[in-house]
Amino acid sequence: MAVKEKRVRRKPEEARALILDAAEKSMVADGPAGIRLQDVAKAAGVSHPTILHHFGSREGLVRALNTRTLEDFRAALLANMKATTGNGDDGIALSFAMYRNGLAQRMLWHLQANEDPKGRLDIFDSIVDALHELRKNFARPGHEPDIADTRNVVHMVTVAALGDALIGSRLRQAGEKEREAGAAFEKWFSDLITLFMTAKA
Amino acid sequence: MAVKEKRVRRKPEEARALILDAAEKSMVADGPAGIRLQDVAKAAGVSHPTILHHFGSREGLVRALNTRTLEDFRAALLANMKATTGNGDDGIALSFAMYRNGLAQRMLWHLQANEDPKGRLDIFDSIVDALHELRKNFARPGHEPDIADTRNVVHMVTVAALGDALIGSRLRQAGEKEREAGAAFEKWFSDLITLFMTAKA
DNA sequence: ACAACTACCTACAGTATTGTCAACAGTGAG
DNA sequence: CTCACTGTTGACAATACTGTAGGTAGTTGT
Repeated sequence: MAVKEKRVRRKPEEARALILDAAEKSMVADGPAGIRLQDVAKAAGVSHPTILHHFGSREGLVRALNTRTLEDFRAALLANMKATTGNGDDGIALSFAMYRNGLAQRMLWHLQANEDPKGRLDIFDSIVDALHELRKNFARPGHEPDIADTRNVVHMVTVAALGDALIGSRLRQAGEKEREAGAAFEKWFSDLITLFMTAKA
Repeated sequence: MAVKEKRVRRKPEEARALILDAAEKSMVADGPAGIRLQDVAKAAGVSHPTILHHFGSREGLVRALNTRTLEDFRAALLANMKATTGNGDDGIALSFAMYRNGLAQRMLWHLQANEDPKGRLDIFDSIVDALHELRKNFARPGHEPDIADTRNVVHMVTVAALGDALIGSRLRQAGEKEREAGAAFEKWFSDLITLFMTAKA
């Protein structure tokens, strides 16, 4: 017969993180509507009332999930900006990399849940500003680069990286290894932007 | 007191389409997991057993929804290719336009539901081929354009159009009118590709 | 050691959701 | 007109899901 497990008692933050990790998988796979407390509980190794204890309600869990998604997104963006030294190449690669692990899907749900469109816009504004400063350094003397171009580049990189994270692997050729084919596209994309930047410098 | 409505009797295809239209809204908003027969029934103006009569089960409804999504997607792509005369500009605009009305979200769910990655790949192969023929016509004499470039362009346009359909409006500046800002980006994007194409011709 | 605190659990209640059934009612063929 | 066919429905059954209640058991501070 089964030996009775000693009951574990975690620190609240630990338990919350454990549960959020499990819930995140449901979220990415099926969206917020697909989250079942029983399923999440089983995946996290707790009973479902424990989830309610920590998050108050199913709704509270979903809210916490979306909050963490936004935090992850901001963190990924900031890390991205810090790591980008200036040559541009790594900025593209990082933009594509940051969406891995379902962050693309999660952000989609976050945006759908929060009709309020502000808070994330200023992040993009600051990215545009930072990139524009970089462009000024590479511009030919006496030539001011167009801010609209900078904005469009950031917009393009953002939507392309998101789109690639979501469906990129489905578009690659049958025989290709995902890893290499993805990297090849990123390289090509990066070169394209370099081409554009120098042409417009 | 409420007058008793005369019971309507539709043709099967008509009823199915009516129900699918209603279910599609739930699908786009909340994903397949968010579909509730009662909700769909109310939205479609039928009782929920009617849905089961036509689709067998909830699962059957979702399958029918995904099937129709793929059909819509193929139709949109084909219409897109036919309408593209050759200058390239309209191809971009159409690529962005075809994802409107939630087709982007729906395709995402379709892909997630169908692990099988083939059937859609050949569509893209034929698009790549078609575009490559076009490129050959504009190449300088004796110069063969690189097929990898063509593939990458198609890949980029596809992921960018999808990404823009999903989150584009959230990235635009606060004051901008969605319609115009979107069109401006499409124009800029189109010019970028033209720039690249001529540089590589 | 013990007392307060609270993370955790089992059992249960109430509601929501899918699916079944039998009957009803348009529709078209003969 | 009559009848077979089937789209449609309300009522019901079975299950799934969220949330509550009350008690158990680690942990921490005194």
